[in-house]
Amino acid sequence: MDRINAMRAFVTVVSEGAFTRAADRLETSPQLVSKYVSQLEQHLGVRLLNRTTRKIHLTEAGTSYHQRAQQVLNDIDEMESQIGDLQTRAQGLLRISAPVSFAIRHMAPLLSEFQKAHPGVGIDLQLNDRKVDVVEEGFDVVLRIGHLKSSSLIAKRIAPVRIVMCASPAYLKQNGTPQHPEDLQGHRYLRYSYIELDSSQSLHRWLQNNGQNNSSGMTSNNGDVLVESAISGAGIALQPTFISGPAIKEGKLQVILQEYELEPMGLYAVYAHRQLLASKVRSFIDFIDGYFGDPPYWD
Amino acid sequence: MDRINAMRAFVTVVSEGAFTRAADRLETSPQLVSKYVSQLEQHLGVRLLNRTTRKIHLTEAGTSYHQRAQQVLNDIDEMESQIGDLQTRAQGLLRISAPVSFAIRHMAPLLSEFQKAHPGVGIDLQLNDRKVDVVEEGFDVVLRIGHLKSSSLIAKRIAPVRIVMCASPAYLKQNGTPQHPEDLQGHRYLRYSYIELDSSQSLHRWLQNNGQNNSSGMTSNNGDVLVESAISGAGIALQPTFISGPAIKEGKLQVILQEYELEPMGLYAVYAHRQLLASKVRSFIDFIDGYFGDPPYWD
DNA sequence: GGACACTATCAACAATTCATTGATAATAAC
DNA sequence: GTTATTATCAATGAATTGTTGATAGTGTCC
Repeated sequence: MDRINAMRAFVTVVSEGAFTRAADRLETSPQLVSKYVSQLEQHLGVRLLNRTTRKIHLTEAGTSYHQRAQQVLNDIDEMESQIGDLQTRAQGLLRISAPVSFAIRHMAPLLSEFQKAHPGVGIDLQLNDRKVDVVEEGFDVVLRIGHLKSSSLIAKRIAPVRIVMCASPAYLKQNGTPQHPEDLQGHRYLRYSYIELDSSQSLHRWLQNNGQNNSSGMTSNNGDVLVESAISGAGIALQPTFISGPAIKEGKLQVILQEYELEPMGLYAVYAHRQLLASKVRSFIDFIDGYFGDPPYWD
Repeated sequence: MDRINAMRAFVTVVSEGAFTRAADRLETSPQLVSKYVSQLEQHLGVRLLNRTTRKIHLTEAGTSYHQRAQQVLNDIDEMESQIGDLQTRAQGLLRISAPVSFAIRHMAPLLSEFQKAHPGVGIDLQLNDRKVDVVEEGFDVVLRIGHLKSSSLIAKRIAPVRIVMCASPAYLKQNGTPQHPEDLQGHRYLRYSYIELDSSQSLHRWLQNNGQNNSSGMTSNNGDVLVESAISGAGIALQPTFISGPAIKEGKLQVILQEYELEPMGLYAVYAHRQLLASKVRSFIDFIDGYFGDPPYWD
């Protein structure tokens, strides 16, 4: 027996004063209402209503139960409609994790526009380059760069991420422009600590051999620093175009070994479930998807 | 789906932090708990928990729902246990209707003893000789004298009620003692307005003919008055022995036409239902049943 | 006062839902 | 890399649900 329905039936019978009218209002048959009330009485072990075929009268137990049951039903209704509101109008706090360099350069206008479109949504943006656990750390969405291995999570590809090698024209003039990965030998490499590379690619093979023990170059876990260093002639950086793009456009950096370019990675929005998504999350996913254009505006 | 069970499952999962432990505590299978929570989510249209195989995390909607759901469950539990108490310990207000003359003479000690045995029960005793509607007027028990025709109500026979004709020895000396119903002709009849008589009886036939238009005697709707009148020699009264008994024992009244005595009626306790009786009612019925003895102490 | 309409409930059936079992994918610990 | 644990899925038989038609009680209207 669904006690909530039974309670609702009982309360309706009391307020309507008759089983038939209660059944009308609940859009069921009088038989069912009668059965519900009987079952409720059986469950409680007390008669709630004294009834003839014409009149209904509450017993003492019924009176006491009625009040409280009505309160409980109100609470439930309110509770559910509140959940419903939370669902239809996007609202609440949206907790996002994003890669540091990407967020610094490209998240601010997006979030500002998103909040203009969804005033009820507050945003908590956490910048992080390490691997973040969506559920464990309570994020609604995690933006991540790389090739995603399958898991129980949903990963929606938001934008392609091209990783290019580049250096300042001055540096290349002084040290020569590599035409082949093997020419990289002896160059100063500006290494990014967290980069995930697909080992099937030739560019990677060199990096594995020479990049790892990068005695002559520098290493950082922040791409901006590396790109800025490259711009000032510190060496060769392997960084995504969403960082190096403007500098390349302005001629401050020059792309090298373009024909050996790494297979494009992606910017992914990772979230927990496809179904029953809170609408703040769904709205955000919809919003960010396509926001950067294809190809993205930084390329 | 029983939403209450589903809510309980959800709340337990949250408080236990795992489906398996929740299942243990609820004494069901983890599968069922999982299903309940899923159904609840489906019903609400929101994800309540983000879950991997290892960790559980509340969503925002889940957090909001959890609090309120717990409150609702507490309310329900409290409500039901209160009803249960009301049921096991007899308590509450017991509303009784009883015939005027009977109640005046015989109810006081009974009620006093009953309340001593059941301190939690308050009593509202309404004296009334008209036909009272148990459910309509909200009585728990109606004591009624007569032959009960079947209805949806339960009528438990509490004691036999003998109706006897009697008059004072002085009256009989002066007017003669009737030996046969036909001898009643010409006597002064002290008529009771509400008496219900079975028309198959010879005594009744006379009353129908002679009693109805009772020009020479008197009529009252109160048996005590009639009996007192009979004692003081006003005529012949047809009244139950629970009124006339003591006067008869003391010789103030003399029974006549004993061989034509009306078939004994009964004192009935009428109540609405046999099952799911509030225990204050059941206790009272049990208490009054047998209280007057068989034959009753007034005979 | 008797036919009538209305009401609550009962009984029985078909459709649905339920709880259980075993299997599976994902994850953490060893 | 293997094992153990966890949540969920899938399939099955069992229990429950809501429906239908029937029945008894109860006012009402001529």
